[in-house]
Amino acid sequence: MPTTEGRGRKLPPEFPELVLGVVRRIPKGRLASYGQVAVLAGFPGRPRQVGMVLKGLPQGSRVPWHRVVNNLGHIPSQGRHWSALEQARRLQAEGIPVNADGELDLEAHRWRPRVAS
DNA sequence: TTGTTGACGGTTT
DNA sequence: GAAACCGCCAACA
Repeated sequence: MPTTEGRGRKLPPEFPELVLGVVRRIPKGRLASYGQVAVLAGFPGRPRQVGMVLKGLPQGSRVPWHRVVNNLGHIPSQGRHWSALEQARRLQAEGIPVNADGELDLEAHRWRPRVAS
C-alpha cells in the first residue's frame, strides 16, 4: 500500500508534527542541527524543509526550537528580522555559552538520541 | 504556468 | 586545511 512511505517524494501533512515532535524531545542544555532533526523525523536530506517548519512556528510554541541550529554551530540571520539574538540569549540561559558572533559549541552540547545500542 | 528563493548538508576541488 | 559547488524539495512571486 502505497502509503507512499519510504521514499515518499511528497512531504506528508504530518511533517510539521514530526519535526516539532523531535524538537520537543530535545532535552534542556542540548543542541541539535537541522539535518539531525530531519533525520530523526524520518526525512534525511531535507533540512531546509525543517527550517521552513520552524520558521512558521508561532512565538507561543512550547517547542524549544531555539535549541536547533545549523550544523555549523552558528545561529543564522543574526541581525535579520529574526530575533536570533534573543534565542542565543535563551541558549545561554539553558547553560549553553554563545559567542557574540552567534556561534556556539555545538559539539560540546550535541544532542545524542538513543541509537539503540 | 514557470522561475527563484530558502533557519542547510554533504561532497569535491 | 579551507573554499566552492551542487543537490533536495517545498513554498512564494
